Amino acid sequence: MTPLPPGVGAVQAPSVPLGAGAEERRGWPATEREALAEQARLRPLAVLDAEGPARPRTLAGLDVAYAGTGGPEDRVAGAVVVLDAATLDVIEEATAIGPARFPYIPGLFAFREVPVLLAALAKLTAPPDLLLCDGHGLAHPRRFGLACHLGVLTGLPTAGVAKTRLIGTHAEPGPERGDHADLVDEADGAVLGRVLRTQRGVKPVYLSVGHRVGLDDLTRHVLAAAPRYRLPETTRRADRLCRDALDADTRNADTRNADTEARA
DNA sequence: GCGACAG
DNA sequence: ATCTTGTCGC
Repeated sequence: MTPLPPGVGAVQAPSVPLGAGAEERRGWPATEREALAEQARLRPLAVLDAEGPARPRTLAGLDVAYAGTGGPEDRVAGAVVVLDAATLDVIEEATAIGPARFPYIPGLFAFREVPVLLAALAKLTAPPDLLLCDGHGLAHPRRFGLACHLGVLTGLPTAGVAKTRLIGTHAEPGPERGDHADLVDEADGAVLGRVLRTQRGVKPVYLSVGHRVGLDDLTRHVLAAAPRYRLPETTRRADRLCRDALDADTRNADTRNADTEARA
């Protein structure tokens, strides 16, 4: 099974203690309908009405890079970078590589990225105070995006920081850094998240709650983590790291093939 | 039926 | 996400 990281699993009990075992017995979802069923099973376990964390000591950025073009057999590299929330200095990094276990389907994004991200998280020596995922949390067709999924499986506070919209409508945020607008579900008027301008004159980013976090606190932390660029340092560092990990893995594979070729 | 559609 | 050259701007 996928052992949760020393800190990630031990310090904070996962919200779904039997989940890992169940998945092991039943296998990772292989079809869209199975994935939808799994989402429905985990959805009620997400804590969406929390506040905080008020003063996280660390912020973690998570991201993945792919080798293929979206198929179920692509190689996937995941990375997690833990930063000091106050200085944004890197405290710890971890990566993991594996085959994609699911095709890319909008709304079922987590089934493609979660395995490798959990593997990377398991390598950390301590649980981060807040996980910032590349994608959405609540701002999802069934209110259970990647951030929610990762939050439920790890028990850690999580949130989504996406570069583009998946669902919801919103007014154009003001032009200044910090200006924001609600991301709303037209159907019922529910606030799904927040569209935040992190720098003057750049496209806004989409924030949404994942698990055990508040939107106001999240907004503060993301703004603090993005002192210079559009994307927070958590996302930028993780993006760089997983890409490097994928490239390194590709070079190793090429080298092995070349050796085999030479020996033949 | 016609778009929209995280990464 | 990934495939890709040059190009406009600080």
